[in-house]
Amino acid sequence: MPHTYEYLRPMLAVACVVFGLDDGELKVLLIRRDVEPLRGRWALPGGFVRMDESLDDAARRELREETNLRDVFLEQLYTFGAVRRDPRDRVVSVAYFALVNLAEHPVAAATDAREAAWFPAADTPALAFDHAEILDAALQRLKGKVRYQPIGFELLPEKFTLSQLQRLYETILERPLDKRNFRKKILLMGVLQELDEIQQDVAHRAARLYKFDEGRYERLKKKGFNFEV
Amino acid sequence: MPHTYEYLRPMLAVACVVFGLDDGELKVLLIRRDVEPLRGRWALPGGFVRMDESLDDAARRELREETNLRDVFLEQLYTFGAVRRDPRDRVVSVAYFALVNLAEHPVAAATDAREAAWFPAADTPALAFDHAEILDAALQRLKGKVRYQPIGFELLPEKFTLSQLQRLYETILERPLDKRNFRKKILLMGVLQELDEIQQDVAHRAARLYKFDEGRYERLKKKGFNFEV
DNA sequence: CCAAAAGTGTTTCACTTACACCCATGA
DNA sequence: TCATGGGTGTAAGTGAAACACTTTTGG
Repeated sequence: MPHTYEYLRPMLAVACVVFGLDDGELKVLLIRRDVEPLRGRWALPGGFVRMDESLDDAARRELREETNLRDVFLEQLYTFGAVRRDPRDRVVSVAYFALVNLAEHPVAAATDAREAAWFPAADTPALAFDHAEILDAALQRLKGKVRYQPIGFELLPEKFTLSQLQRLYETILERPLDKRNFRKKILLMGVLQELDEIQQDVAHRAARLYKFDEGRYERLKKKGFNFEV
Repeated sequence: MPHTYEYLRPMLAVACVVFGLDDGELKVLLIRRDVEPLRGRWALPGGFVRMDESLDDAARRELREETNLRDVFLEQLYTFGAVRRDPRDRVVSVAYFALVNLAEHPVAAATDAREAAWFPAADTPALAFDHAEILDAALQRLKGKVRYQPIGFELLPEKFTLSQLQRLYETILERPLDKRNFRKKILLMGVLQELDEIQQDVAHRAARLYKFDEGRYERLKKKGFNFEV
């Protein structure tokens, strides 16, 4: 009977795994806890869900408050609810993963004096609670998903070169891709818009810039097209 | 307020979308609500999470209590947390989807006098709360997942014919498959064990029976094999 | 002997893979 | 002129898709 348990509710939190790409390395954004328990430990940004906001809203709010990020790609990942994952009390955390263009957020400006920093996703300091497990789940999800859904673009600047895009996939998939095959395939898919611009300030031949054509992708998807790298 | 902590806590529930396969039709198990609100409405089995059980445990317990099902394939689906999805109070529901062999559960024996019944997944009565949305998400997930992971077998009896398996995929994917190609592909994968038994009591040539070879699948998976129908 | 489903091979086509060289640019 | 990455085409191989008839069995 619901009434029986009305006085015993788990706490409900969100946790965000924010990925960024830094020169061919996948990074994750962590904050240093400034409250007990585990004060000083690095942890995923997140916090408790308020009664008047949806889970997505809570995730976006926490991201804004703790890392000053907004308008990022955000997707629910999994909900972690083991009984003793938090020493204080029963806490259930809805995990999200986010993708940001790291170039525009080199070090997250910690608003309220909380320390925030990017770490290699594969090599973080010890994390609070079960956050290592959450990070791991996010990595797996990213790896599994990036091939079938054009979410990788969220990690790049709006305008990018084909080599940047290829490096992105090589980084996430952890294997090298053939340059000619990659370019052929991605261009034939028809979801990139070739721009009349080229890279600036490089010490070699400047590459052509492209951007992801959201509209074209949506139209293709409706016709049963499958994005797949 | 019952809690001494600084945050008000939403209620936390689980909801289970239980799929079964009945003669080429995908069905879902619903129970009729016997308490307010929405008493008499059909809904997904589920209930509130207790303080001393994990989310998975809660889902299994509710399934057992409300539908008498146990030992079924169960996987977390998504967490639904819109602010007003329940008229009583703020309730966040962690949704699960389950697959059962319907032949062994023709009508779920409702233990505590609660009415339970199988409905066509694509054509249910009006559901309580946002359960139609949850069902929809589960259908999409099933459809997307069944091709890349051998979960469909959970819907069949332990021993099955290749035609049954093919019908299963045709049902879930909502498109016809070529018989010869299907058999070739699935047999070459090497995850089926051919039995020395044939179908009984059919008014035509009896088909050979197979069963899914879990061990073989696990071994292949370790070697980087990809199940894909 | 008829109805109903089981079972079986081959060809075609598309896509993936492997692979190496010249080009443009700035230092 | 050199170092650096940008940019390009073709051939071989692999896997997917299309396709029709014979076999077995019970009624």
